[in-house]
Parts: sequence; structure tokens; C-alpha cells
Amino acid sequence: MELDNRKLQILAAIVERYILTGEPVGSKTLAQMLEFQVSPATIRNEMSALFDLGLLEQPHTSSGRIPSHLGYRVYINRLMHCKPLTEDERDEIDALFNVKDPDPDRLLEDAAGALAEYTNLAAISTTITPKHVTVRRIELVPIDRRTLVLLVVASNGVIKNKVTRVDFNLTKELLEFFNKFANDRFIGRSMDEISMIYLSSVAVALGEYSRMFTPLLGGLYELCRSINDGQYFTRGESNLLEYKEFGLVAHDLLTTLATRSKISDIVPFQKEGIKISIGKENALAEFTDSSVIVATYNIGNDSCGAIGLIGPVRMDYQKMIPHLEYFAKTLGKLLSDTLENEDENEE
Amino acid sequence: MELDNRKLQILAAIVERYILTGEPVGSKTLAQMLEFQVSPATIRNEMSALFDLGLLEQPHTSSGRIPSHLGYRVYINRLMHCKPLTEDERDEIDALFNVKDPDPDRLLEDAAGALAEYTNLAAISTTITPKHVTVRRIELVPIDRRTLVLLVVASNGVIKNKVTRVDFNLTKELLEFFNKFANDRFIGRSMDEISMIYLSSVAVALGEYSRMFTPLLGGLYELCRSINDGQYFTRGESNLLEYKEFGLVAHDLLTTLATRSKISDIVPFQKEGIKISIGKENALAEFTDSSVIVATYNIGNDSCGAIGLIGPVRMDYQKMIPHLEYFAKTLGKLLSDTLENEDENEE
DNA sequence: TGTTAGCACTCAACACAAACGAGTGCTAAC
DNA sequence: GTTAGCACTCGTTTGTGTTGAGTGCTAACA
Repeated sequence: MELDNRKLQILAAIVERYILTGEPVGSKTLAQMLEFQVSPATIRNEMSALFDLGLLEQPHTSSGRIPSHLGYRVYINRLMHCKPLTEDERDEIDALFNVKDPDPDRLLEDAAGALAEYTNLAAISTTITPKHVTVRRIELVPIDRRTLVLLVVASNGVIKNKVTRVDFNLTKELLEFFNKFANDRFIGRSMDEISMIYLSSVAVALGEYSRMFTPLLGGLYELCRSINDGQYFTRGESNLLEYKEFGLVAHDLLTTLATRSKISDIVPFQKEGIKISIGKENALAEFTDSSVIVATYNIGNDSCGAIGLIGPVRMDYQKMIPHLEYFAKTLGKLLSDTLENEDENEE
Repeated sequence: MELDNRKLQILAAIVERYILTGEPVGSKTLAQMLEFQVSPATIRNEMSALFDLGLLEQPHTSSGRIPSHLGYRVYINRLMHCKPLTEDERDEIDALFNVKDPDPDRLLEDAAGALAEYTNLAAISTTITPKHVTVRRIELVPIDRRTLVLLVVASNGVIKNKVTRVDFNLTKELLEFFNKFANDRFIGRSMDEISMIYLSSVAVALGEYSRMFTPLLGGLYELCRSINDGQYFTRGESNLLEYKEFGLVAHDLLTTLATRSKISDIVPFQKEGIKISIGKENALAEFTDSSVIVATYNIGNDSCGAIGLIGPVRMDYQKMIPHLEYFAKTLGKLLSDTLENEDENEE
């Protein structure tokens, strides 16, 4: 039995109808919807075949059909026609990003917030940190005699700081010494390289100063770690509560979304483009009833992070995918503007 | 009709029983529970009186009674005996705070996280920024020729930074000039004073440089604003989904908790001590079914922020209150250690 | 006057049955 | 290959009866 054209048309109609209404779709409804004229009975035969192929499911013997996760997959891969955004929609999204003075950190956070509000789904934004993100600069800013701010500037534009205390008086000489030392040892190194092992070798090189500067090295390590782990922001989690399909798993879902270490399972690293995980295709069990759409954004030509949507499996892919794509494109452009600008100015 | 001792004892028993089981409490159950011996009929008379006083409610004519919000109020104010923490409990909480290198920013965030996990409720932590928080220090850290990091150190120990770009080359002279200028104008000023109006007067003083440095002034303004608005962290929101009383309002509840501007309505400014808002006592409608317990924490002798719990009205106040108090005390102590340390080192 | 036993009453919760209807699968005819 | 016809399925809704925890009221008691 093969998937002929009519079967595909019926599958598409079922998926679209079900996405719209949330009700199982029956043969009669379909007969009215479809552009070719066939009787409900014929459609029933076709539906039965689609069921045998695993593309449809039947909640109970005497109800209409709903798409299986595989059915969605076929729909998305072969049948769906994404509608390009209208002028108005693009303007609306542009307006959401219309910040006077974009701070890269905030931009990512706000993008997730805007996306969540715009789509009424949960949104997530992350930086992927490819291997080649390196330390661009380390700064020490003294606050008082024993407190300073450590500042690490990464090659991907991320800047992180941390307040650190030491147990000796921070003289100008000591600061300059450590500043030079740290920059010599760290600049140009990839975040991955800066491991505990590397750190201890560096500590040895500090000789008699080693003990004094341990808190500072520790601070730098933490900062590099957190740049390497990447940023991530989730927004609009509560939107998911509106979808009844989540009923009991809602708690698990939100808990997972609030757990840093789980994020990479939800939004796995990908080179580029759009990735859609439908229901069971997700790695985590609590996402069996959700679909995750992730788009990478580029800074210049490198994909530097991802922005994604989390919603029920029954979600309007046709609409969401181009919208998400446009979000990612806009985000990437803004970040590029910001950072290329910096690169130009590089000494 | 007055609230004699027996009525109070019955009220306390009903509240405690209801908190424990979540079921309306009947006269027979009470008769068995109470330490004095009376018949269910007598208790029914008393319950009827408590009902007339507005301290009890009756879900339906033929069911037991549950405490009204006023009933909880009377219970909390007059009847409840908080059990002091056991040694073990204190150790457990201490362990949660056992961080080697407390960063004040992270500390607040982690405290909310720990509290949420420990109590299985939603937790919130905020800094209140009293009038007298002032700018202690401004630093400019150049990143490249047109990018710099603005750093504002506040008198309450909060340090905030922001990446800012300018459209001229940042020479050493210009940096030093603006650094000195900004410190002259801002240090010692309270965050409140740094208004848009103040800013424009400062801009005027910059004379010909005014246009160049506008982004920097804007950045400083934003940093001061965000220090003044205070920090706030919410954690464990998803825990609330476990309580069936929230059913439909759960969405509104979580949405509100994710909305920065609503936070001050949930955790209003207070001088010190513990504040409990039961159900309808809360300012926001979506909190009608929740109680909020807020404890302030002190740095030295000044109350500098608050940490709070959000849970269903039916929550174990007797247990939660002393636990929250201990959290607040511990948090305050840690922050004090950290910051007093800094003060000692002040030049 | 406060307490209590007795009793009729209420009402949510549960169980069961009947009716309904949207939708199916199958068969036989076109 | 398509379709009309028809029996069948099963979730949903509606209605009825039963149960039981719990009440309010009354009258008797200490």
C-alpha cells in the first residue's frame, strides 16, 4: 500500500482541521472540506489505510481520527506550505525588537519574552557556544581594598562579571601583576581549554602568589564555565497551562524548563536551520505531548545560538515556523550589527 | 456573643485539621480530637456560633466546616504556636546556604531556589532599596575602541554592569574625563535622585561633550534605575501546580509571578519582621486563593530586602513561618558578613 | 443555662441505566 | 474503485436511586 496523492491530501486536511479545532475529524466533515468530491465512505477507506500506515490514531473505536506523531511528521516534511509573513506581521515583529541600545545579554532575554508573548507559547533562547569561543579580554576592577569585579569578555560578545573578595590588600602593583598574568595566560584560549587542570598548572606558575590569587583564578574559572555553558532564557512557561493536553504533566514540564541542566536536552546543539521535534521525538519523557521548534540564529555566518518554541503537539506549525524563522533572523541581524561593529573597532 | 476559650480551641482544631487533611471538618471528628470531652451536638452549637462570627465556612449545607480567611487570621494572630526549628532542621538550612564564595547577587537568587525546594512552595526574594542607597562608585572599562562596560557599585553592595557602545573612539583621555566627571556628579547621590531631570542638568554641564556621552549617561541612568527597582527572583512557581485549589487561576498566578511590575504588589515594602497576607487580604485578585508570607532580612541593622513564600491559603503556617524566619536570618547574616567585610575595607 | 440524645433533613458522591449521536466497518450494488 | 445502506461501537449526556457524612432543631436532662 502506498501513499498516493489523495491519501496525502486527506492526511493534510486532517492535520490542519485537528490543529484548528482540537476535535477528532470524521469522514463526513472531511468530505465537505476536501476540494475533490468523494463520499464519506471512500474517505473512510482511505482513513483506514492511513491508520494502518501509522499516520492516524483513533481515540476510541467510534470516534474520528487524529494525526499520530508520525502523521505530523509526514505533514511537516512533505505537505505543509508555510505562509510567508505579511508586511504587517514583519513590522510587528520588527517593532518588538526595536530597542534603542541593544545589550547582547538583554537582547536574547527579551527575544524569548517577545516570542512567548507573540505566539502565546513558551519560548526559549540560548547561546550555543561553539568550540572556538575564546577569551578576548580579562579586566579587574577594584571596588575597595579587598573586593574587585572580575570581567571576562568572550569572543562571541558575551561579557560576564563576578564580584570577588580576597584576603589581602589589593595594591595597584598586585592588581597590575595579576591582570597582566591573567591576560597572558587566558587570552585567546577557548573556554573549553580553561579546565580545572589547566587552572592548577596556571596556579603553579604563580609561584609564591599562588595562594593569594586562588579566589581570583576560581572566579575566572567560574566565569569561563558560565560563558561556555551558555546563556539560556525561558519565557511564557505559564502559557502552556492553557493547553489541556498538558493536564498532569504541566508540573513536570515547567519544572524541567526551570532546570538549567535539562535545557540542552530540550534544545540540543545543532549546526543550523530549523529543527522540529514532535512529541515522542523529544528526548525527555515529559515532552511527549509537546513539540519543540528550534531555529538557530547567526552572527555573521556562524550560528551562535538558538531560539525556540515549546507548545502542544497540536500547534500551528504552518504559522509558527515562518514566524520563528523571522524572529531568529532578526535576532541574528541585531546581534551581528552589534558585534561586527565591535570587530571593526578591534585593535 | 463572644469568642470564649472553648470556641477558640475548636477554631484552632478545625484550622489545624483542615490544613492537615484538606477535608471539611465535622463535629464528630472534632469531638474525638479535642482534649475536653463534649458531645458532637455541643460542638455543632459552637461551630454554628463561629460560623455566625464569620470565622468558618461551609462548602455545602450538609458538609463539615472549613476556616474562612478571617478564621485563618484569628488562628495565626492568637492561636498558633510556632514550633521552633530542631537542630537538624537548622543544620539542613545552613547546609543549603553553605557556599564557599557568596556573590551577593547569586546569594539572593539561590536563597529563593533553596527555599522553594525546601518548602515545595513558590519562593520569592527581593531587595528593597531604601531611600539611602547611594552610588558608591562608577567604573568604565573599555572593551574595544567603541565599546565599554559601565559598572555602578551601590552602597548596599549591589554591583551592576552594562555593555554600552559609543560612536567615537574611546581615547584614554576621554575615558578619564568622563570617569572623573561621572564620579563627581553621581557618587553619594541616592538612586532616587538620579532622575531624567537630574540627568539632563548633568548633560548640560558636559557642554560640547554632551552629545557624545549621551549613551553613557543613559546607561548609567538605566543601571541606577535597575538598582533602585531592586532585584527580585522567583523560584518554584511550578510547585503551585500541585495544589488543586489553584485549578484555573494557576495560569494567572504564574503569569503574574513572571511579571516584574507586579512583584511589588505581591511583596509590598515593609519595614521589618514577618508579614502574612491571607487569601483575600492580598492586593491582587489572582492571589485570592493564596497566602503570602514575607520576611525581611537585615544587613547589619537595616532591613535590606525580603524573602517570601507563596502557597495555598491552606498551608502549614505553624511550620512555614519559623522556617522562613530562619531563612531570612541566615540570608541576612551571610550578606552582612560579606558586606561588612567590605565596609571595613572602605578607604 | 449549658449539654446532650434523637431525629428528620440536606446534599455531594457514587453507581447504574437509558437515550443519543457522531462516527465507524462491512457488505453489496453500482 | 466508489458509494449507499446498515448494524455496531462507544463516549457523552441525562435521569434516577442509594448511600453516608454531616447538619439544624427540638426536647429532655443535669
